[in-house]
Amino acid sequence: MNFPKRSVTCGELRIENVGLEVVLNGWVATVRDMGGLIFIDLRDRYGITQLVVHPEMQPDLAERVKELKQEYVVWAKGKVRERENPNPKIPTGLIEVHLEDFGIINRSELPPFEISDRVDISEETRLRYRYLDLRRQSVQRRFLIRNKIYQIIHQYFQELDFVEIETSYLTKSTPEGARDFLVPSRIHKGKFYALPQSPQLYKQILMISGFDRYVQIVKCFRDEDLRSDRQPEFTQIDLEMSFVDKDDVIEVTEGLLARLWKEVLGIDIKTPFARLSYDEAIRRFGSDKPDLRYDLEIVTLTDLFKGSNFKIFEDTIAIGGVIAGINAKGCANYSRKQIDEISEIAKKFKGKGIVWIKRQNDQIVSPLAKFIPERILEKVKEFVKLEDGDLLILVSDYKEICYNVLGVIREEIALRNGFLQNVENEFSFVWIVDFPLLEYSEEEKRFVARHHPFTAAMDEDLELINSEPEKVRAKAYDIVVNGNELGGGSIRNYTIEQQKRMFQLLNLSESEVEEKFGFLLEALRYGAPPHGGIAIGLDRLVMLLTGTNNIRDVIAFPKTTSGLSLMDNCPSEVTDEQLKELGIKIEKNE
RNA sequence: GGGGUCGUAGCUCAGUAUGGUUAGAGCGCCAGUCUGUCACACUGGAGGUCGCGAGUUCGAGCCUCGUCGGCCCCGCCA
Repeated sequence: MNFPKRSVTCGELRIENVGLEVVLNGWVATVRDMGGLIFIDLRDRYGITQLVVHPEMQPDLAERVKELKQEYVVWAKGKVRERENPNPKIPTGLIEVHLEDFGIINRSELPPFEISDRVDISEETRLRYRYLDLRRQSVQRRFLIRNKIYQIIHQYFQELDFVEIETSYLTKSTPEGARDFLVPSRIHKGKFYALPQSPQLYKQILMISGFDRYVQIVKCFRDEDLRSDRQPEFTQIDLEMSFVDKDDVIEVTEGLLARLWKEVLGIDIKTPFARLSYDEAIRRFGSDKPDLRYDLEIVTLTDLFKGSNFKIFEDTIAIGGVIAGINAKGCANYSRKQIDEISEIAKKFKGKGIVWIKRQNDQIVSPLAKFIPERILEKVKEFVKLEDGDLLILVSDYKEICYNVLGVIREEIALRNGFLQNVENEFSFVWIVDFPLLEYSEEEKRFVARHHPFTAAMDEDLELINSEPEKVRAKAYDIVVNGNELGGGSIRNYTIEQQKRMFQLLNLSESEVEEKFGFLLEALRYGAPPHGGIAIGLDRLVMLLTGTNNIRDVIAFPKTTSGLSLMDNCPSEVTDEQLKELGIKIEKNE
């Protein structure tokens, strides 16, 4: 179908264009028929332009306009005029287009919801009709910012001599880590490709090939349960560099983030970012991704409570556990109910609950008072600087549980006390470094890699590697923003000896290593340079830069929390012919 | 794998505590009136598988069981 093509978009006409003859293409947003005067709002992704028809002077045109309905696609020809009554709310509000002719390019059924930012629509309906949801300005805005972020990333890395290389999406399934999405091979029946959880090994091999500085904006796939910030397919900014140490990777990353914040938000962020060791992050904030926009630090009080004769504390000390607390400033007036709610949080995270000490009217009040000598409570009061009106929340448990519970309580108190109000443009960047190389898996009864099995150990800890492997720290680093893990990386093992030793620590058999990682070990024999890198979560980056905490807001066609796509109804069944070709039989339940 | 919560008109919700006549509201929609609207206004009207399936009951939107789906969380996510 032929139609007059637009000479301008619906967002660009201004007062200086008055008198101009224009053609617009767009969607009908609203028709306001006043009887003797008809207004039509025409919308495209650039904005809204008001068209006017005067039925008295243009009776035929007015008759045809009555046919227009919401979301019809039209062309409209007319002359730009200054408005009698300007609308200061929109950029084109000083002008309107006096309609001379128009045509319907395509009709639309009545949409299930109004294409507008004013209405409140359930996410289920939005995802079912995602094409209409994506027509809304507030939704489009995030994708336009996402686009801008792509451009900045490409430009930044180009300036630094990085090479963009696409790695494979049909890859080898490896053990360790998340579940793989599998793709059956038709040519090799019974064999499977896996969609990559990350291009980790490919980028390391590119270093061995001499590409020196690699970057890729790449999709990654993990077949695990979804969350408000987790999708089965997501995008990473994946980079790797040769002849570098930790500081080089950190510097490149900080430069990227500083530029993004400057160009997208106009915010100058200070580099270099603060760094916290993993151990310190846990002890002071109860998390390896602490939100440092507020203080509210955890204090460890195990030593002070030694000899308290309070059974729960004595038991904790006996098993090598920890007693620690948070001084919730000004919270002494918390009600029984509020304290119970916090105790429930502790239980949800495997804690036994909380005890508390508060200072009110200069009296120390606590359920512990009848068990624990006053001199000890006085010492605790001094140590945590408990002032009048303060509430000290205590947790006593195994070290991991204790700090984890307090970390969650810390966030809860911050939320309840409004520490996170009016912080839209506050960003706190911190590097968490010196992670443990390994952690013990109760389930598998062996050590597993905390980061991944290609991460190098810290040189100064190498002597512990056989005697106390759990104490060995890794050359790994995570970038954390406002309590969100934005990305993580490490310096890798680049000698075959290093890498083999790591596999031994993980208790992987020689044959298993050969089968799964033989190609890597082989490549490491041929002159692998020292190298390391990082992967930054692009979706989370866009979330931060667009101010949403829902990852589905920044992915055009996301899955629901049960992994379904409501628009196109996938996953779906396939034909018997397709299955037969792949040599696959489906076992039906029951 | 587990826990919580929700599902009623095209959309967003009330009604469920204590089962009881014909299931309501706002927005949207349809028709009409209106010359400066821009969340137009006003008058009138249409619109329901109370997610689905069983059960209890004289009677179920409401109670019970199952099931499907949305959201949030725990586990999981090298």
